[in-house]
Amino acid sequence: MTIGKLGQAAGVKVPTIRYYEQIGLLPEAERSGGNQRLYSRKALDRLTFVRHARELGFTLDAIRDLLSLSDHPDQPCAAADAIAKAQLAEIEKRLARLASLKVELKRMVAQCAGGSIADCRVIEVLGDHSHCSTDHSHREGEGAS
Amino acid sequence: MTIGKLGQAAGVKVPTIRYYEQIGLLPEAERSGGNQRLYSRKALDRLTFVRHARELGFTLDAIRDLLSLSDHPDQPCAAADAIAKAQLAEIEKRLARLASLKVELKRMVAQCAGGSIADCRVIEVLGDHSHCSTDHSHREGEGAS
DNA sequence: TCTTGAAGCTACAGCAGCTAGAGACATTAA
DNA sequence: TTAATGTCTCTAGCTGCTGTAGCTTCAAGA
Repeated sequence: MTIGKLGQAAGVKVPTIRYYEQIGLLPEAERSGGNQRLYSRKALDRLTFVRHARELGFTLDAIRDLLSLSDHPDQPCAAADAIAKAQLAEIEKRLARLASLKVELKRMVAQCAGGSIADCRVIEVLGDHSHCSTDHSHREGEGAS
Repeated sequence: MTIGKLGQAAGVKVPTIRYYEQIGLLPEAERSGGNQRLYSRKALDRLTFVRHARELGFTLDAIRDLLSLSDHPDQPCAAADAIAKAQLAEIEKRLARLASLKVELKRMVAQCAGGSIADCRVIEVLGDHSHCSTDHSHREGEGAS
């Protein structure tokens, strides 16, 4: 299949596929007589994997690791496991943050109920530290509590 | 206060503050005799607002809008409200996606319980379309190259 | 068979949102 | 006074794409 079909099938844009090849995330594709890239089902699987991993929030580097692991399947999977666990922790952090931020945004919307900006708290809510869930303790050297 | 103190107080790195000034997100700071930036409490509030808004997932453009609204507080706050609502919707989408992806990652970790990569499903889980929430239709059975 | 229009090619520029480095000047504590 | 630290400007780099220009190839219709 050509690059356009591959992109449609995997849900990835064509320039992105070429970019992935360029940075070595995908192997160099075979070419047709007219120099066009040709892909196999296997390539589709790999690209689909990449897309899903990106959606999971893996960096391209982590994905590269994962792919190289899958290319050598006779190793213990501790490494893949470690990568996945790290990502899981990362995602749980993000989830918690997003959840609390959603509460703040809802408050913002609720407090901005038709008045003028002078009356509404949108700006203050975001300037206020009291709803600050993340622990940015304002001084680098200081340990987190 | 100088830029370093401001950065510490707001939880924002010094080059980032200068960057924000450069792109017009923060007003140009007053300077000391020695040409160093000096900030007021008001500037700290503004920067804190920016940091929180960034954490909420607002783009710098959205933040710019919000700030310009807050600079003209005699307007109705419908615009701020609209921005906040749009962000809220965006955040709820992200939350939903992250939540379902967390489930997948947990499955990945669970299925990779000490075997070798050949036995574990980390790779397959991410290549599998059956948990695919997004609607990228793709046809099966298109010939491999 | 010819033609046309979509899809492909390479190469490069640009985007957001920072971050890091070089080399010079300012401030501050001892 | 001197040394350390902080700040200055400027420039370049980073990730992960996305878009453009100017060309070639391919598939389908007349």
